[in-house]
Amino acid sequence: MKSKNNTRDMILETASRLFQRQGYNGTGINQIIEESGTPKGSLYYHFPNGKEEIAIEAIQLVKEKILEQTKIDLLSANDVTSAFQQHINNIADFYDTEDVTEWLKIGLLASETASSHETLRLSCETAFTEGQKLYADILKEHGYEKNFAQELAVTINALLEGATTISLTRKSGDTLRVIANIIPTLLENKNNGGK
Amino acid sequence: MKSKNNTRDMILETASRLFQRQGYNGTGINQIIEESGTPKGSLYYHFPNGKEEIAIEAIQLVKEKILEQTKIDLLSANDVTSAFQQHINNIADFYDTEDVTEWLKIGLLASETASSHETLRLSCETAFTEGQKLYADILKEHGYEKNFAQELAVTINALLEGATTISLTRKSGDTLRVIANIIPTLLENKNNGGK
DNA sequence: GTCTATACACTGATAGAC
DNA sequence: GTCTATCAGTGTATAGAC
Repeated sequence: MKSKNNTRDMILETASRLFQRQGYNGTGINQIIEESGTPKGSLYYHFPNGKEEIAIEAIQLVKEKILEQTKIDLLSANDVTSAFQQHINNIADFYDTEDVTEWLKIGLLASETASSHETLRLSCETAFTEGQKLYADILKEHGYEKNFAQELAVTINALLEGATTISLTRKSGDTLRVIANIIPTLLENKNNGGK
Repeated sequence: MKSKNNTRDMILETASRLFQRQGYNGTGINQIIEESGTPKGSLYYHFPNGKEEIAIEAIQLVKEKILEQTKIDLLSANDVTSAFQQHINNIADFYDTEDVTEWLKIGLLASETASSHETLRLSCETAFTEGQKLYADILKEHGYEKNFAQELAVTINALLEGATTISLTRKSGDTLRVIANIIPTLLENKNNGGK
């Protein structure tokens, strides 16, 4: 749709990166300006509602990137279990490096803004919901019972969110690799045995 | 040790609450002062290193509260599975209310400071490690194979961290309740079947 | 659409009286 | 140990020239 809007894209790209690494409150407009090379006037021309508006679009951008990569990792697989394991191990690799910029989650923004910026909270909630739906659909396609697939999707979503947080804290993807190792236990049966 | 240090305790208590709800960058010294009723001079007398020092102690305080409650919920149980379920459901209840102050996780502080405040990052890492160790010990006591118990502990830790984040975002403990429901699947066997 | 200068509230922190 | 006044710096945002 938007043909070429280089300045706007540059701002969003820079902002996404900074928000993910430093959070919403830890990232200033001035820093976004400096690192993107955009003058302040241009920023407020493209985003009249300032920081909050930038954050909303940044969340959407990150969400779409994550969903896209998840689809690539999971949709073509014929063995879901090892596909999920591979997916998680792929993410783990990003967390071994000092500066995690390639793959992040929206949990930080979500936690920061949940009680103060309702619109941002809603953006994050939508992102979680869409990720969850993608997982559930894939599991159902592979024969998991509908309700159990739903529960597993919620679980995997939470597992990834938590394990990325801990991997970030430890500066190592090992926590994620343990999670990958547990996946078979979780996906062993296609229903929850009437529980 | 410290007999009565009411001012100091008041600052820490207020700071813990604010840090958990608004994060490190979202909480200002001035707000801590206002809400605790402590003058700025006193704060810097008790915490010469300012905000960072307060945060380190606040993390320790929160960690100890969480560990204590976890022990109460899990140690006396003879059925680990339902004890974990009950534990998680207890936490879930806190997340149904608008203002979550009673039970929080340290993931927010951890994510915010991982790349900028090394000492805070280390405090959070320790907190994660201790929680994990507690889970592992309990599982081993109940007959789970050592390595598998370790993996399950990491998993449950990540699950709780992620599910609390999502519950906070959704302003509902339901995500945590789904996790509680999945626990039996996770704890069904006491080893990982040679995987 | 781009850019600079500036407004002005608020930040963490300190000095020094009490 | 407690409190107030104040600092220098940074925060978001705006006005208005180009």
